[in-house]
Amino acid sequence: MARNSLSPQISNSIIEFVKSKEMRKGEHLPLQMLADAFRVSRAPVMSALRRLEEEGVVRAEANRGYFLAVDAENLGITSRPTEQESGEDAIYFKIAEDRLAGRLPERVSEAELMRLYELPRSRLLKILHRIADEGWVERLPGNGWAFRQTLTSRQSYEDGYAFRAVIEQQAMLLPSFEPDLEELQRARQTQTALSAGGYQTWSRAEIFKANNEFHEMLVGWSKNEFFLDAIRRINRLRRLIEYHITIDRSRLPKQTEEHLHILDLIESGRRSEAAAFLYTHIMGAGRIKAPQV
Amino acid sequence: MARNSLSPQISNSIIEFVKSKEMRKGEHLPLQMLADAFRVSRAPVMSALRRLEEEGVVRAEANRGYFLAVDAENLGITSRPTEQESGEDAIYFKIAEDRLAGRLPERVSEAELMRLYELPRSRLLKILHRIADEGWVERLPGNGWAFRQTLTSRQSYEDGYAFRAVIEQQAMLLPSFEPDLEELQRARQTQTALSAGGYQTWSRAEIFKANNEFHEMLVGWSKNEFFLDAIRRINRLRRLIEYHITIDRSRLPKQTEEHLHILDLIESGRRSEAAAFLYTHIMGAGRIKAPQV
DNA sequence: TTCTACATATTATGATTATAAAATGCAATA
DNA sequence: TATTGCATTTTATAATCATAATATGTAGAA
Repeated sequence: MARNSLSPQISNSIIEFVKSKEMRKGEHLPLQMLADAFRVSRAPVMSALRRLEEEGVVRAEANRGYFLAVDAENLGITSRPTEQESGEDAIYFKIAEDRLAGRLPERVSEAELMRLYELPRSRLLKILHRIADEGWVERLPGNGWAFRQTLTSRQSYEDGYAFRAVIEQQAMLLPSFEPDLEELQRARQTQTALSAGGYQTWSRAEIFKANNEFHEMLVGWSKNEFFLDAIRRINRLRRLIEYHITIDRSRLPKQTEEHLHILDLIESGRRSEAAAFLYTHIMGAGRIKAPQV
Repeated sequence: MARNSLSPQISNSIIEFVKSKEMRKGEHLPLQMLADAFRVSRAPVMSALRRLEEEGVVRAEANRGYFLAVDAENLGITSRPTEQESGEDAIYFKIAEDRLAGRLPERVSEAELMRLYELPRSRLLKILHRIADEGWVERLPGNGWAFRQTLTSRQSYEDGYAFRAVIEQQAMLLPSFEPDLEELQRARQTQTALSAGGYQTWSRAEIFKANNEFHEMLVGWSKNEFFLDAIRRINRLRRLIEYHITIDRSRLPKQTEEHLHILDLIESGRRSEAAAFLYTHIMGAGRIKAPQV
């Protein structure tokens, strides 16, 4: 049997791409450009476009290529989850849940996991390596893998918040820190939308994503990839743990208000104040939202 | 063909183990205790002990097990590099070198790497995943892997130092920070030995290891695994980059002197002073040792 | 010239299998 | 009662192969 095709994912990527570029009906979509954007060869882009043509998103012209058939903004939510990535993610979450619920022992062999989740070894290993990168499982010297405490202990949870608070605050104090004003405006819009009622209607995943993006944006402005990497890594963990905590939506107005305050401080050049405020902002969140373990 | 045996590595681990415990001739070495210590089953420990018996390091008694045949301190450098780990490490370094020298292109397929380094896929993937974890290579969505700038850019190098400086300083300022006085004394001894001439005779690897252990010890005292993880991760990278830089041994006396100063400050409870000094210590090292790229 | 469209080469996956190693249950022994 | 030493079960590796995917060279159209 062969591997799963990339093209469904590429289809989604193309839709996201034209949306983010706000492209209009009739614009040309050169193969190579798309291939470069997604870091693949022209082949999977080609088959993705063929599929999109069937769906009427793009229009093909012989020997001239593909052209957007509608304005990007009118595309709606044409992107569906692909079985590939949803499958992989689903198992990732399943493992996390099973571990948190104690259904998985501290040590398991690869063979056991292959049986449990009905995966071929290569697919399983891909997931396990991702988890290992996030730091909550590790390969044993002999057979099998061992889960670490990271996920289950209350202490780790609080340590994570302390870490985030330090990293983000200090990133902001680096000499290389420089806000991207355009991004800042966009973030302000998002936070305002959230504050103006969005916190009641948005899905948990959307709220969580918006929050993560806000913080990663701030750290990104430090221009130091090590700080950004560290934050990304811990955010992936956070997503996992907090995924199953019911969001206390009553806290969101305060949170977005604080986010907006941080943006204000940055924009008016009061960087050290912003950094200090950011620190307390994060530590406050960690203290309240911590799960009982 | 089957996998490589663990037991050569276990042999080395046993020797390290008895040395670190300063065990004396005749002490018993229970199988299960060793197995637990190394996180493996009794099987590979058993075969390691059999091997060590042939070499006269331990003595076997029928149905009673194995006993140390000499005082641990008299063992000398009985541990040789095992073909397994030296092989894996060697290829890891080779890849790094080849990349730094431009012999490897930014993108390579797995098949290409398998041919180049004559590795089966599983072995290669293990190495690639380790490298990916260190952040200087990543899997492409289609075929192949892409090297990132981390290794080659001067900017990354300096960013790394800024990151280390922040993490270590802040770790020391955490409320949970508490020095282990016994470790502290051992570190003082090491640094004193280094200062008393060791910096001229020790190998580069030994000096580098001592330095890393010093810093990881400090961060470990924060009791926050996220800080420690971050430092470990970046130290692995550092090892790689600085491995090929000739150590400026004339700087070592100053370095060890500063290390001792930090220990003094910690011991006398002047933590924030120690943290501040640590910060400048690291930033100073980064400024001077940076390689030309 | 740029780019597509097709043909061809190359690649990664997954299934299968042999084999040596690791893990483990348990009787025998100190 | 704890621990060894053996026997048995289970596991991970590596090699091979079929297959469907990705990558790429190139003629020819725009």
